Amino acid sequence: MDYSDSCIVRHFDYYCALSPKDKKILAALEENPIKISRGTSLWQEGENADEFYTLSQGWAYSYRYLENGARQILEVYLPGDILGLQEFAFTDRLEGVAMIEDGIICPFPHQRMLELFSESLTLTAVMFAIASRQQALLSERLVSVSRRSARERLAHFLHEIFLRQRQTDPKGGAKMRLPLTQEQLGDLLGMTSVHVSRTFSVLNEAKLAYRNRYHVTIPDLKALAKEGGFDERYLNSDLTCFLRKNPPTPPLAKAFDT
Amino acid sequence: MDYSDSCIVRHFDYYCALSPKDKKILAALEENPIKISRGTSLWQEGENADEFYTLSQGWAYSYRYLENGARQILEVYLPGDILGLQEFAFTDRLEGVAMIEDGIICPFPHQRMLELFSESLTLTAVMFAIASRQQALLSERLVSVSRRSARERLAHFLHEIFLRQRQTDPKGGAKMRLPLTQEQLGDLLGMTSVHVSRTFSVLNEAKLAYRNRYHVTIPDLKALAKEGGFDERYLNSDLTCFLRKNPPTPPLAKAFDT
DNA sequence: CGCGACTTTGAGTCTCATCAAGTTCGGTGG
DNA sequence: CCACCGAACTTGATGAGACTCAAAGTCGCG
Repeated sequence: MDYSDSCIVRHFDYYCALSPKDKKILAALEENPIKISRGTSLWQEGENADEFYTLSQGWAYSYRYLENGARQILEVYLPGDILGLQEFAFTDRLEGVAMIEDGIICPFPHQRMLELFSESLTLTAVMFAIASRQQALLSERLVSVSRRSARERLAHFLHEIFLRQRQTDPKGGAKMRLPLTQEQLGDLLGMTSVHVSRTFSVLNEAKLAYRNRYHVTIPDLKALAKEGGFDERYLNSDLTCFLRKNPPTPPLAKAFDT
Repeated sequence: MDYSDSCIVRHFDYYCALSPKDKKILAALEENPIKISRGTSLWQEGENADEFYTLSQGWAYSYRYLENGARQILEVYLPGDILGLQEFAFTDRLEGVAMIEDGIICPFPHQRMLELFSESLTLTAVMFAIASRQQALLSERLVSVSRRSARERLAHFLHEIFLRQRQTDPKGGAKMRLPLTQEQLGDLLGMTSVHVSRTFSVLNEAKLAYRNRYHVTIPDLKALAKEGGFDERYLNSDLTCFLRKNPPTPPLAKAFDT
């Protein structure tokens, strides 16, 4: 049993070699899958926080509403991510979380995280690494929103999401799925949906990205990176300094091993 | 030996009751204090990351520079904080860190963190909680920079830093120290130093905050909170759901105990 | 076929950036 | 003790990028 059908096991395994025992512990987090449909919120700001969720299928996002009704989307989550980690140290939710599309989530209680800490040093370190990576994503978003123009911001985000999708699901091609509305993109990147539309037009004219419905084609990734001032280092987390990592095993190499 | 002179022990003890053993482990992180003067950078973006530092004295900040020369300050650190946590999962520094004023820092190697994980479940949870709180600070900053006006942003930050100082050093008074230049404030809040100056004038006229050199007087905290849309929940991390917390022990009560 | 969600386009406005000149104040050396 | 220097701050004029409001266009889906 290799649990490679489990999204979260694949995700964690990316950080370092997991023992069968570790994989079993992880897979156990996904014991209670729940179907959930697009637009549904898992929880809202202010509710009691006592569970985490693994995200098995579908995209989700976390958000905050302000007094004036404005919304800020804080993070976009892809399958394999853990939802609710940000509230580890809080009794109440600081942020709401909602589904971008239909998906499957698996709840597990906060307490379970402590059990995990006591059962496996490796998983503890990986969990910490995942939190650290999430913070890196957030920092980069802050830099974008604070210091980059609308064009740069959008270009930068498209690049980020392109790489993140490739990391968990490495199929090639210049075309990617992007199931966010322009309103959601605006709330994520700190601009209005109207300006998102205009900015896509500009990127389109500059031949940097073509959006069509919920798909984006990126003809020249290098050019897009330049436009957005993109430096991928913040996506390449790595625990090799602490723990032994999986040797890179392309599908073919694996065949030779056995 | 209660280690209460150690800033980091006080800081961690805030989260939950630490055993003497835990305190000893923590205090050991501060074995190698180093004096460091204002303006000095501990490290720069891109350098190899193999150490954390505890900040014993003085304020510090982390920052990123962009291609165009702009700087974004990501976080301000106060005594008791841990520097470099954000790079737990990375081999290289993603951000630079520099001292705002003269201070004392204590380096310890990354590997030490893993030892800590295996030595104490409580400290593991607290370390995770601290990372979680840092992310909460960052999220709130993102919301500010993205969705609040310059006035609101500055008011919000003044309130935040006021409370953070009170949490580790609970002396009363409407006056607080704020050893940041307006240029640094601008780089933190995503505006120009010129606009910081104008915004202080506005807050001044509105009788919300008076800045004088490196001190700020806040005559009416409630009014400032309203101006900045401030909700302090994101500062009140809490591990009681997992771990037993210190019962509140005002100095007098302590005397009765013994 | 037509409804609703999403997107595009246009015109006018506002917040904040930029550039530039001047002011304050603490520290330093004569 | 005073003059001066530089860092930090203030103030003014002008302009750009993004917002707001409004209306029209596109497309999937019932």
